[in-house]
Formats: sequence, structure tokens, C-alpha cells
Amino acid sequence: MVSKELLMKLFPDWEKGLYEEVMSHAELRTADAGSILLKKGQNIKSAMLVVEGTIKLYQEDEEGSEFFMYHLTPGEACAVTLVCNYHLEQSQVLAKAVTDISYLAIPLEFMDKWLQKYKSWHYFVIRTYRSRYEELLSTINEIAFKNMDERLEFYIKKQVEQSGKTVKLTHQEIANDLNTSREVISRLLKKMENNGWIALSRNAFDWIKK
Amino acid sequence: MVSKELLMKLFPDWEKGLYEEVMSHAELRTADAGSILLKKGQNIKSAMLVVEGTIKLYQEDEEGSEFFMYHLTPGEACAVTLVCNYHLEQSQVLAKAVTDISYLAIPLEFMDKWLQKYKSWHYFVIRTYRSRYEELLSTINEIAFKNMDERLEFYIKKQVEQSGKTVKLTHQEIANDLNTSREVISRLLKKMENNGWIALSRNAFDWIKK
DNA sequence: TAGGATTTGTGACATTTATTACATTAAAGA
DNA sequence: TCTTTAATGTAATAAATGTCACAAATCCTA
Repeated sequence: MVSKELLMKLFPDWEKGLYEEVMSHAELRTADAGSILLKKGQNIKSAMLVVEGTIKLYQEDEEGSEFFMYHLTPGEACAVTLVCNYHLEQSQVLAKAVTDISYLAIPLEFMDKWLQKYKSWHYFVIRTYRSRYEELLSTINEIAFKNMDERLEFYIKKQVEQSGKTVKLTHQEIANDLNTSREVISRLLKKMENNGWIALSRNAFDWIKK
Repeated sequence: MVSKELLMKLFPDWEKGLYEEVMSHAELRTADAGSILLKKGQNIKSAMLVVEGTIKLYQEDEEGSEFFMYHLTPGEACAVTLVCNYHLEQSQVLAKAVTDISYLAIPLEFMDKWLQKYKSWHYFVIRTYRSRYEELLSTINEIAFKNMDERLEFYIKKQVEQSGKTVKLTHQEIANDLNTSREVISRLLKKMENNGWIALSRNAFDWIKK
């Protein structure tokens, strides 16, 4: 069970009744770092609101390559799971826990009920979609117009925003997220190091620019 | 003025009162094929609902290159203009009329009012965001994972869906939409012609595959 | 119908990214 | 400490795309 205090902190704009409903109908689940929360093509069984930790959202292609799109952090919801009212909908994205996480899983039947009943829920859904739409726009901006060096810089900055100066990722992991090869990332990171932007070490590096 | 009949046909799920409000507060505007309806960075002054014709939505970069994302057709709304309630928001996208068009322009102050007042409007906004989010996902899928030949095929199919077998675009225009160069498109189209997928002519070609 | 403008075709070459191959280094266990 | 494994460095080469240069075809208009 989640406490009302925590809910109010995470979702400050909700109506009173909505807190109660969430407390009685949502299940608080946990997942380990690295675990997959949602796969492309999988039936969506519940809505997902992040309570603790960070989730990464990916686009997945037919061969199983993954392309990183954006992070979800506490107080945010996975947009695709919020509007699955009537039919059995399949996920179009892949969601992975970056850290150990906890999240609220809400059975889908409440999605439509709450839209009917709570204005604050309605606004929450709209805000969620809007902000994810904007994340996708900026992702498109990167891949449509920029070369890999700039995309890598943008990517690193997003990681730094999430988890601080020290980025704990291997070159291979970064390459997977950007859908390129490890060698390309190694070379570009080396170049960044030579430029004094980062300090490389094994399994991680520090962003020291500026 | 738009007729209620037309509105009911375009937006079948709205409440009665909403039709009346739209009729009294929305302005029916027209624009010529090729005209720009919204620029990146421009302040959004009104919401935009398509009545007639087709609009293309683009992502625009700093240097003014344009990258095509999706079409808007009658009965659809420009998502980014729907949730601009409070502050002066700037457009993150570029919208261009493909054909001569007519659209409803609704002053922004109604956006929040209608969200409060009409459930059907609320659903309309959510559906709009959801479907645009999905369009962006599929756009990302293309540019993140596919080479230009496949992207061009996907692009042509979208045009064919919109306006039939005959695609009236120059190679240069297609190249702009895909953010590549005219030569690349000319070469790939030539290859498609050799494969019997299209029949090339000046300023246009026909999709004849299958 | 001649001339100019636009569109398309195409080769040569540059740049970016991907692939292959292997060496080196650091960490993790035994 | 020695061994094994994972991570990183780096060169050589291939493939995809971008750029430049110019020819040819088509259309428009005087």
C-alpha cells in the first residue's frame, strides 16, 4: 500500500477521491534494475505510474533492436498504458527498469471510469500525453537532423540529468540505446575525452564539461 | 460559419452543446495549398481543426530544414494547439497546407473552458494526442532502424494513402521531407522503377506495385 | 518555336557510419 | 596470484549517404 502522503507528493494535482481510489485499487509493485516491464506487442494489463526509480522507454524493431526514447521518473506515468480502456491493446514500446523501482499498477477498467469521474485524472492523462509527445519530438529532432557525435552528446546529457555526472553505462549499452555499434561509441567517447568533456573509466565515465 | 451537419459528420462523438459552442466561437478559415499555417517558435493563437483538405506536419531544425512527420485530414486536430491553456506557448512544429484547405480556428481561451465543460471534448483531446503520439512512434521506428530505401517506400505509401496512386511531388520535395538530398531520391526512385514498383514521370509518379 | 527555367539522370568523389578483426586492459573469481 | 571474462582501443575496410558537377529532358513563355 502507498501512503496518501506519498501520493500527494508525487501527484499533487489530484482530487481527494482519486487518492482514495488509487490507494484502494492500485497495487504497489517493485521490479529489479534491468528488468523488462513492458514488451512491444505484449498485451497491456494495467496502467503504470512510477513511484520510485527510473524507467527507460524504448522503441523496438522487428529484429529486437532497441532505441532509447525517454526516461520516466517518480510522479510520471507510462502514457501508452493510460488509454487502453475498451479493447485489448498491445504495447508499442518497450519499458525497462534502469534502477530498482516501485510503481503503481492500476487495473485497466479504472482508466475509463476515472476519466469519467475525476477531472484531475483527465488533466493528468492529457499532461502525460503532451509531455511524452514533446519528448518524441525532440528525439525525432536528434535522429532526423544530427550526426552521431551530437546525438551522443544529447544522450549523455539526458543521462546526466537523470543520474548525475557519473554515467554508469558501458559503451555497448550506449551503442544499443542509440542503435549504432560499440566501436562508434568508443571512438566518439575517446574524442570527447581528448576534448576534455569527459573522464573515461571502466563501465562508466564522468561528464566534466563546463 | 460551419453547419452543424458538417460538424456532426467530422466530429461524430461530440456533445450537443459543444457543436453549438464551436459554431458560435470558431472561425472557419481557408488557406491555399502550400501555405504555412504554423511555424516553429511562433506563438500559438488558436486551436486548429481540419475541415477540408490535407495538412502536413513537420519537425523543423535550427537551420530551417524540414522533416515530415504526419498528415492531418478532415476531422483531425493539430495536437500541439489543443493544450495551450494558460501561457503563451510556442509551436514546436511546422504545419503546411498540402492542398487548399479550410479549418476551424478556435481562440485558446476556450480550450480550458471546454475541457472543464465537455467530456466529449476531453476525449477528443486525449484521442488526438494519443494518435499523434503513435504517429511519432512509427516515424521514429523508420528513422532509427531503416535505411533510406525503406524509408522512401514507407513515405510513398503514406502519400498514396492520402492522395491516391499518383504522387505529385518532385524529387526535391521528397528529399526535403526526408531530410536527404535530391540525388539520393532520384537514384532510389529509378531503382524502384526498374523493380516495377513505380512509373516515373515529370513532377509525379505512379505507385503500381501490387 | 526558340530560349530559359525547372526537373531529372548520372558519374565521381567525400564523409559518415558499420563491420571485421584483433590487441590491450581492467575486473572478478578461483 | 593466475586465469578467465568483459570491456575498451584501434586499424582496415565496406557500405550508405551526401556533395559536386554537369548533361539531358521537359515544360513554360515570350
